[in-house]
Amino acid sequence: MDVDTDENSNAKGKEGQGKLIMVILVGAPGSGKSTFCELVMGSSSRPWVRICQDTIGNGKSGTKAQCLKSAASALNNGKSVFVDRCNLEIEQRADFVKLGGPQVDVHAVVLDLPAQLCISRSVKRTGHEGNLSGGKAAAVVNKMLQKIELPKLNEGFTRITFCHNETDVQSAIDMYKSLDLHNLLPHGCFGQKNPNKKVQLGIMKFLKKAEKPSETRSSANTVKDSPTPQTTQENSDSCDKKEESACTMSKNVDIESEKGECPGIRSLEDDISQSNSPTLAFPSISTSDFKFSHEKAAEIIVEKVEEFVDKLGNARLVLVDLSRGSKILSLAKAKAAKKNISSTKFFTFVGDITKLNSEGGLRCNVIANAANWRLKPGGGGVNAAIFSAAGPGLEVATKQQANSLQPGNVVAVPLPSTSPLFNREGVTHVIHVLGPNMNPQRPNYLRNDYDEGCKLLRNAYSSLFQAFISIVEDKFKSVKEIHERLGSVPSEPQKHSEDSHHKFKRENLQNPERSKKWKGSQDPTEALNQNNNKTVPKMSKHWGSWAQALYNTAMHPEQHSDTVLETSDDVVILNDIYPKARKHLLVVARHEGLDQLTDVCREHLPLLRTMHAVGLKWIDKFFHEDASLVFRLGYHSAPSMRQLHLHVISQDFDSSHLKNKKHWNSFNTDFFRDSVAVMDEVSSNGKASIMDDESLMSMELRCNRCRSAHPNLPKLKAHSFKCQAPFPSALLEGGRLVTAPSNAPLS
DNA sequence: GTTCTAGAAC
DNA sequence: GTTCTAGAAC
Repeated sequence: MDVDTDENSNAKGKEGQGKLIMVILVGAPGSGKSTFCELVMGSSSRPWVRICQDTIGNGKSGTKAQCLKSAASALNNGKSVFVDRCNLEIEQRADFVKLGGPQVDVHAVVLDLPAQLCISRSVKRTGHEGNLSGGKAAAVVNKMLQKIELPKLNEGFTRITFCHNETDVQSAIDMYKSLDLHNLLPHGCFGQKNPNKKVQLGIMKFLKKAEKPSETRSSANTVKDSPTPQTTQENSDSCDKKEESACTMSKNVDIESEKGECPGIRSLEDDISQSNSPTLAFPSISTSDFKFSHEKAAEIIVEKVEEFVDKLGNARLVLVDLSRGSKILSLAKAKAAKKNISSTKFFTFVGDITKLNSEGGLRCNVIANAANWRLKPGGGGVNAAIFSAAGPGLEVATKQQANSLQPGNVVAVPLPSTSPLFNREGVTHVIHVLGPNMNPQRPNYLRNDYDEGCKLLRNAYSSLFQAFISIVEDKFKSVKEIHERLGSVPSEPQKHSEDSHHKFKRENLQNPERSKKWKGSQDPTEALNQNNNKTVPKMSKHWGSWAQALYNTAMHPEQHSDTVLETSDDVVILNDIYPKARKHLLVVARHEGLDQLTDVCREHLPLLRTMHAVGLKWIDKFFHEDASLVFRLGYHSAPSMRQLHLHVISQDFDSSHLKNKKHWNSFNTDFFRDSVAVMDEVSSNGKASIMDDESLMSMELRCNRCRSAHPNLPKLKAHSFKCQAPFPSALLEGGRLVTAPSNAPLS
């Protein structure tokens, strides 16, 4: 037979009375289509048939006609069908879609995984030839992906599921696995990027149902109905185990282990479900990676809770920890009970702080993050989890508030409405907290100085709780009132997410000293300057000592004659000391206060033109040495080095200093702003647009000429060295690329 | 074992 | 920005 049939299907035969499903997989080679089918068919009670064009021809390459015939016949026999071929174009899918009808739901599952992942899998699969290079597989995958037409419902699909990463794929597999003969999936488009993330929410909600189709969640015991985060992760590949974990859920609620020890707390179960109360969920600060004494930390937590408990109104504080046997939770609980702190105001909870609502039924509008001083993602623990769950928007929003944080301080960040944490969990704010550090391996090590440590931890919790109360209070105050108190008038309609900014402004006016807590080490006045008040200087980024080299050179070129190639009143020109290509110059502006592109406004247009012209002059010089060079001039959206500088860089990227993805992507994604475009924008809008989303730096590596994707930098460089494809048309337009006069047209 | 990436420190 | 390096990926 030319099709794979799963074992269960034979036994059930045609008896299924429910509707059939035909899933048309859409994805490049290596995207995991066959694996998807195998995993679903391996443990599905619905009879499936997989129709694969690669194997249908019994050794020879199969045809679409063969696949169509087999699909029709399988459906006739009462089997649901996977169409396992690339199906990247509408035309390729159309004939299969036609097999649908009143008895057959036609679904698409789009495996839109990163090209480089598909490439590396394809290479592996054909690896026996030894020298089938990544480049060759890349060429195949890239060629196919260039033609992709993402499926739409109007092609005739009743449901489309988009998967962009392994997690999405696993979710979709679990979803299809869970289908028996009679249940079906909701119709519609799920998981598509761009339109907005609410579609994703649809998937998340459905997944919950699919896991436990027979259960309905009542608001009174939501906590008991949800699986524990731990067991969900461990058993994500098995529906049966998930059901099991759901049954053991009651252990998840920390209060459960309190039976008998703390009778007063029994009323908590009801309270937890009161989702209307503003709630701050916070991890224990400093006790994990910063190795702060649990005993002392618990003491401080409860002391600060007690101090703030009367100011909470109907709001609640929840200490969260991932592990059930958490020492800090039991310590804090015991101490709170001793002080008779109401369990409706403060309680502990075991769960993943990024999934409290979806998996624990605990709705928290504000969560605290145990941040690092750089306010950056990563590093593991709560910080990594929160940044990851919140998506790149959190980092961008955080940057708008502060660039770093001092121990004992916090910074409150409104979450963008596009963040999955906002959509799925109902979190409106993340408050970053930096606690004292007792770990010699981490920055700001306190050498066991617990006097200082306790002081900082008290500050941290005071600031945290105060920031939370400010956010809650803000909800009940009109923006207008706040502005009246500020003595300013809102210049544009206010969004909810901006509320807290204004609150902080007000707090700062009342108590400037406290602003240190909001803004880390930054000058309190900077916090005031952040928003719409254009009359005061805007907040500037903090530049590390290593980032001052260009600034120093620009201010005192005479002291750097060894590196400076040319000086004028407006600019200095120097070779980049770590050139990322054969020719790589920097044209540095000499204006004080012009740190980077975001500081540029219309008054700087003449300077920008001068910088560009000087760049062109030097390019012309280089053409006398090598007329085959091609140049691009532009600015980094968010430079690492202080002082506005224009990169003049040859497009060979042939340099031993170009070592990592960030290097490549900083010159080959939208992060790089072409000088000509910058001048146009400043001329017409008065400012240049910047693209400094972190995700640009981690984008897949693509050739700057043929746009092919490559699994890693060395492979890209090897390819780039020989790629002679013409440059993309977008670069050829508007003078973005500069070639020697004799060398045109480009090739 | 080697290659490569990515985070911490500066 | 780079260097160093742990550990992931191959």
